[in-house]
Amino acid sequence: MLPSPFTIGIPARNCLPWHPMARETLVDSRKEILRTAARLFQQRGYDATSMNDVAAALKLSKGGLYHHFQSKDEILFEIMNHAMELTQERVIGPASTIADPVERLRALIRLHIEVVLSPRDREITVMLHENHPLPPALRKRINHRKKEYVHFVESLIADVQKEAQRTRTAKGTVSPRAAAFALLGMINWIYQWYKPEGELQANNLIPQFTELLFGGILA
Amino acid sequence: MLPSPFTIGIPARNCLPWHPMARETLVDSRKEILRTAARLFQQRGYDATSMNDVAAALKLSKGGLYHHFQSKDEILFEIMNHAMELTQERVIGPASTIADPVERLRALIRLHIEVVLSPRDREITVMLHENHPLPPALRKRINHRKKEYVHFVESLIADVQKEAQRTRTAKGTVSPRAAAFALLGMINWIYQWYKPEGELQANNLIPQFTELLFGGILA
DNA sequence: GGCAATACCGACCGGTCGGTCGGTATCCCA
DNA sequence: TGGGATACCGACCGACCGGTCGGTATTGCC
Repeated sequence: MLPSPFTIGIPARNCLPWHPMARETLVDSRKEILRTAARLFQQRGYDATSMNDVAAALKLSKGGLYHHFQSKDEILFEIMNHAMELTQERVIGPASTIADPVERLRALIRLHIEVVLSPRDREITVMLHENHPLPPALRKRINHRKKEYVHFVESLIADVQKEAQRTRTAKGTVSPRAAAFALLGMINWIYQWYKPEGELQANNLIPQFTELLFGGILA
Repeated sequence: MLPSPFTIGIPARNCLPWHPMARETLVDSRKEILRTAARLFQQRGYDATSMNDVAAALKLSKGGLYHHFQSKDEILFEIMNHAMELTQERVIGPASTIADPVERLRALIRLHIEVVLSPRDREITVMLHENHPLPPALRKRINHRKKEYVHFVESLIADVQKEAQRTRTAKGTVSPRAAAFALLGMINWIYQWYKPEGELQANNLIPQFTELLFGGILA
């Protein structure tokens, strides 16, 4: 991961002799703040959540909060960055280890849905919803990683279509790019309607969306 | 359409002898304000757009703007309400006139994509993105209309599957509800990535998404 | 114990927000 | 020509925003 523009700018801390304990608690505090902030941002929206709200939820004063982060933007950026790392290590990584393209795509769909629905990882939903508030320079970095993910999905779909055309007599006329956007759309939109107590739950959703996509790209 | 809670509350205007000219210009002013506000809300986000911004874009003072609307919330609600009316008359209405289920669903997909991509109708994108800021009572009314639309799509998909099972030997194992959410997701997500100058344009997108969905629900 | 560095508080700042209000120019109809 | 409604302005309000800062406990190392 590239160094964040914020952690670069942070005081002289990084250059001083290393104090293991202090460093760990600092990192832990930052992580906990990010978790709480992500929860609030997802519930009330980024703009509607004040730094006071975040501080209060952590039983902290606003000044104390600013000891750990330089700005509200930094918090949002770190949340989104963390969300991209989560997709990397929980979706792309595990899926990449599977050799068979069909099973790889099946795994990707399942893992991606699980990450979006995971009640622990609010960062993902924040990243999906709050792109306006980020300053352009930071938004570019996030968008760059998003595009990489789209390309990954696109080429994966292309692999599946190629293999299907080789082994079976499948046509597969839908372009991988359109199919990738469609797949990401149907998954990334879930947070807009999903209710855990609803009739359509994760264990139904995953096979249904999987079947729908495979039917679509191999038709 | 039910009367808005805002137009009910507006002064004595409605109860007085009718002045056709005045009434028309009033309605026109409101429409023009809503159009401009929707454009700004879509570009910068609702929270990040101030009433001053809206007024300035209309070459109006903030006080002048508040002559036409009682609150920022009212403007957002009317935008979303208008968006739902647009979907009613430009998607549901035209699609409903088609007898054959397959052609009806094809039309719905095409019309819905066209509405989402229409550069004129920013209201749709605002409605898709800005649900947090609305006060709960108003949000409920919008969500109710959204759910009606989901049910419409769901039963339309069910019709197509039934007909396909009757005439051909199609399985159609994906549940209409999951397929409806998938379809709405892939279409409603378009605004997040679509660039008019991009390689994937509306005239490509419509047949590709159509084929993908039909392949999925009839597989 | 002494000494940094850390963690945190709470008062405070300039600015902007949504919204109000008294006044005025304009227009339509009688 | 007068009068009432409409359209609009611009100064203004209290609240709250993101962010700062000087000061103070607390902590871990020598």
